[in-house]
Amino acid sequence: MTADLEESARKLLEVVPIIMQDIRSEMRRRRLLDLTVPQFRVLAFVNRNEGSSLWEVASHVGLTPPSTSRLVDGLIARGLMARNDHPADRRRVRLTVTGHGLAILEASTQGTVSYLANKLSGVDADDREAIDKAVEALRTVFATSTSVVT
Amino acid sequence: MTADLEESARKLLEVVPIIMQDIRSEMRRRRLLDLTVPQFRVLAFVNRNEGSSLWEVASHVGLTPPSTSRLVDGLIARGLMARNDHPADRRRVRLTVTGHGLAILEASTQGTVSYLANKLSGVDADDREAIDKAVEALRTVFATSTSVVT
DNA sequence: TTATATAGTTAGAACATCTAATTATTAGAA
DNA sequence: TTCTAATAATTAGATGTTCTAACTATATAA
Repeated sequence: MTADLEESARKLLEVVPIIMQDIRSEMRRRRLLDLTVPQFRVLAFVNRNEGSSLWEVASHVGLTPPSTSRLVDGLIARGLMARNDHPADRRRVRLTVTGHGLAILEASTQGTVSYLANKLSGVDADDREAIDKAVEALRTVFATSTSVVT
Repeated sequence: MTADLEESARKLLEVVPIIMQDIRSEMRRRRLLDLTVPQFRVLAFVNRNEGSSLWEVASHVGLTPPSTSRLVDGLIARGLMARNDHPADRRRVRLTVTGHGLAILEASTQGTVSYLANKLSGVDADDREAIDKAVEALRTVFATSTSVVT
């Protein structure tokens, strides 16, 4: 039983980096929008979580707060995000995505999604269903786990 | 129909980086073996493809040849890989994994696999099956695609 | 009110990756 | 055959990402 579990894990460990690399390459290929994967993830997270603190963002993307701070600096410098004071706690920061940031995020998402959708179009219905189900299951398993490395 | 495809792609795009980040964090956490994800992938690939050329490795991991060359330098300096002449084509290089490299690779794989297996143990049998099937399908879709970015 | 904890940034170092240029070798065409 | 073009790999230099450690500012609690 355990052997089977490990076999699943082994294959997952093989495939995930390949897909990730493919996504990364695709994002790099379309230079127009020019977002790295972490930048993209930060934008997407803050967009879904308006007013996030830096620490929340760092936790989600799995970077340290200083790294995240710099990354955010870059996005702010490009006008994609804004950093404001938190009304209740002045140590804290409220991060938001600007209109321009949202436009870039959506264009970037759409481009990458189209690319992936095109890949998935070569998969038969049965496997597609399995992929949807697997993605859902994997999300619940991994979603909560991401934390800052110390 | 296309909308559905895109929805699958969108969720894949959300989950894959999360899993990847989790794997990365886990590998970093166990410092003992001290392999980055690309280093790990190079070792694993060369182990499965004894005598690969640099270009083949670069294609697989999705790095440029110069980057791959440097990465390999590091692995060789640590005694994990060896670089030899190709008998037929002297421009080419024959990369191999040393005994020590194999030991490190296996220990690193085992550690990460155990970690992932542990995560997967929280998934019910039905979803586990979907994951296995999905991983298989995704591998065939993405396996051939990885190429050097230019 | 002082000590401690929390949120975030700055500073500096290490590393990874890229592009461009270089060297060596092979394959193909004149 | 000999010259040219293509291929394989590396070197050099620049850029960017991420880390750890130290610092500032604010909040909480003794």
